Amino acid sequence: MSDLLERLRGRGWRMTAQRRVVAEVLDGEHVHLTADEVHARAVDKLPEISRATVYNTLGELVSLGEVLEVSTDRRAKRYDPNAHRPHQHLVCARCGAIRDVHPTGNPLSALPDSERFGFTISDVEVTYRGVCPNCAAA
Amino acid sequence: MSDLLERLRGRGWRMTAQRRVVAEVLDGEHVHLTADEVHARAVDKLPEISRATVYNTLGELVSLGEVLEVSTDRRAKRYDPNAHRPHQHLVCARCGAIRDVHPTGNPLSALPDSERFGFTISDVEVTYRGVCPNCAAA
DNA sequence: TCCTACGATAGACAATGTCTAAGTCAAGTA
DNA sequence: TACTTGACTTAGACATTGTCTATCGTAGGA
Ligand SMILES: [Mn+2]
Ligand SMILES: [Mn+2]
Ligand SMILES: [Zn+2]
Ligand SMILES: [Zn+2]
Repeated sequence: MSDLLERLRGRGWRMTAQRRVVAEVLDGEHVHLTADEVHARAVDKLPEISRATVYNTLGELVSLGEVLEVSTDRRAKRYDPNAHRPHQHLVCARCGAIRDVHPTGNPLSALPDSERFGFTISDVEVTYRGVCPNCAAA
Repeated sequence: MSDLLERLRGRGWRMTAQRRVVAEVLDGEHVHLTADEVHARAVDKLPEISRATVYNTLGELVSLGEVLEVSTDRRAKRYDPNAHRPHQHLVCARCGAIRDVHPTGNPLSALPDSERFGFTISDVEVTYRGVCPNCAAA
């Protein structure tokens, strides 16, 4: 993620303090923050950053393929900087914890032609739901 | 779906015109309506029915396991009366059309123990995305 | 027929996200 | 370095979807 800023500059991005801070917040493993969580952490580093800018920047990062949108529930979208290694998500139904997981095989191959109804399929999203060890213990 | 009302009466439901109308609207194949779409169709049959009642009734039907909630996009939830035959969804990225599909095998078996991180997994949701034949032709 | 608890209603409220108009500034140019 | 300009940021209005509350109505039993 640290070379992200370089890549963005190469794509003609004007480099601002706001964009730098949003990129910093999204750095790390298993990060799946909502826009408002990103905003809250960004404010710690740059108090005057606005909500609109966080939304705008996240949207641009998604368009550029640097960040993925994840919708594991009907609440806020989450933003996933792990855009380069394909994966699926495992979600705790009690506490909402999210883990990246890597199923075997290609989930697309489970859908036979007779079940494709002439669609040209380009993507599959899989969400596993259950109870995490923490919540099971409590 | 026509014996739904009988089942509900058996569960102690007070039978009202509003509940009957909501159940009627949800009858059919490949029905994936939003709450407001259900409301609009219900109003055709019972003009004074309120939005709150439609939301309440849909929520109850979901609790009873008679209807499933489907979230194929970040817009409104959709309500699926096909709750008795397990299936997944195939969604057109252009027009939003939704088809029920039946993948082969159990999607859970694609997730090895080493990728379960101690979770007790109870459910998997799979959404296939692509372009439907109509949109591809246009 | 009467009672009453359960259901229906209107509208306020909440959460999330989008849009607009006006002000600010990054970065290219001289 | 100073100037210029269009891209960027901002505050807040607005939109959509859904929930909650207080009040009214009625299904169904006594
Ligand atoms: Mn992830
Ligand atoms: Mn369905
Ligand atoms: Zn948990
Ligand atoms: Zn289509």
